[in-house]
Amino acid sequence: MIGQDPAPELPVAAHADRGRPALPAPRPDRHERARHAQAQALLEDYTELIDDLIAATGEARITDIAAHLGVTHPTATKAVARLRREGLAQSRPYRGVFLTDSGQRMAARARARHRTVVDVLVALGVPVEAAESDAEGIEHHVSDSTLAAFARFLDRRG
Amino acid sequence: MIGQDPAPELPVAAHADRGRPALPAPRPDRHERARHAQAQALLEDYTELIDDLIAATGEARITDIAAHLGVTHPTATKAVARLRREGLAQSRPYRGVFLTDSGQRMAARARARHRTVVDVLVALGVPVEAAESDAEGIEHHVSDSTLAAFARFLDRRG
DNA sequence: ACACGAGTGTAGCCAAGGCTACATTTCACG
DNA sequence: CGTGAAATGTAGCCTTGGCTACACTCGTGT
Repeated sequence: MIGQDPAPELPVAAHADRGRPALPAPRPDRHERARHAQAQALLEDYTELIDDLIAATGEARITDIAAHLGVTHPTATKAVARLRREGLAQSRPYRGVFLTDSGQRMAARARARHRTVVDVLVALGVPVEAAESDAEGIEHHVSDSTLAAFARFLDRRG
Repeated sequence: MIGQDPAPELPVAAHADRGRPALPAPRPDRHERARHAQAQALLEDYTELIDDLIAATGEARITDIAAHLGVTHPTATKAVARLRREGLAQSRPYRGVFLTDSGQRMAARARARHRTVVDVLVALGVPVEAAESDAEGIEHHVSDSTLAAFARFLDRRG
């Protein structure tokens, strides 16, 4: 600490030279949250996709997973290994991938979030194709608070 | 190519068992775009912050950069090395970091995008703190098309 | 019934982006 | 004007998530 600052919540550069814009206080937590969300993103993408594949075709095969996500099959295999480690999926060699209860819950949440984000973007006038594409990245950074606001907004609009 | 498919744009599982939901066609490009955006995110975060620091205090020091982004200083040093490699920043040992023209353009675009995203979120009813926090992750996945729609929406609202 | 092609697994490489530990340089202050 | 604390640089490690190359299984079709 640096003595008794009379207004400790002031921006860091409140005393900066006149004419210079004030620098916002450091908010490292915001970036840390974003990094954490990004680390979760892969899990959400895979669980959601696996759930879709099982619903549509009865099984989730490594090759199909890889094709949908635009990665090679060893990458998909490695990711499934991580899903297993985290208790989200089960699999036996050459027998496809299945979700645990926990994995299915994650998939359901991810899908709901995705749909809401797409709907909001479209409601704001974003072309559908761009909305779907951007949502793929955006959805992982939408907090519960923001998601709730989105839902209220869509509701309000009918 | 695989022969003359009479309806090549049909969803992959259009012939799936009745009662099963149709699986959307694979869209690997969407995920590839999201991954690419994520790879750009670090550059945007750093250029924007460095620009802010220089505007507010006249210089961008490694320690301040690290503090604002919530990383240790060697991590910030390594990132600045990457900025230099990509022609976005210049720096000399112990002398702070500065942006090239290219870096300043990236910073300007990043800041504008950030502001627009926050404004839209707030307009939709997201609490300011959550809006700022989520925007940190969302902004990197907002395409030009979506950004334009956001701007029109804000404009329309006055 | 088996051979071969498609699907899957495995090994090992790479780059990115975190970290800790330690070395070096600056510069403000006594 | 010298020195010690703070700032910066550097080395080296770890994990993640890509990739290619190669080995193995499965099951389909003749």
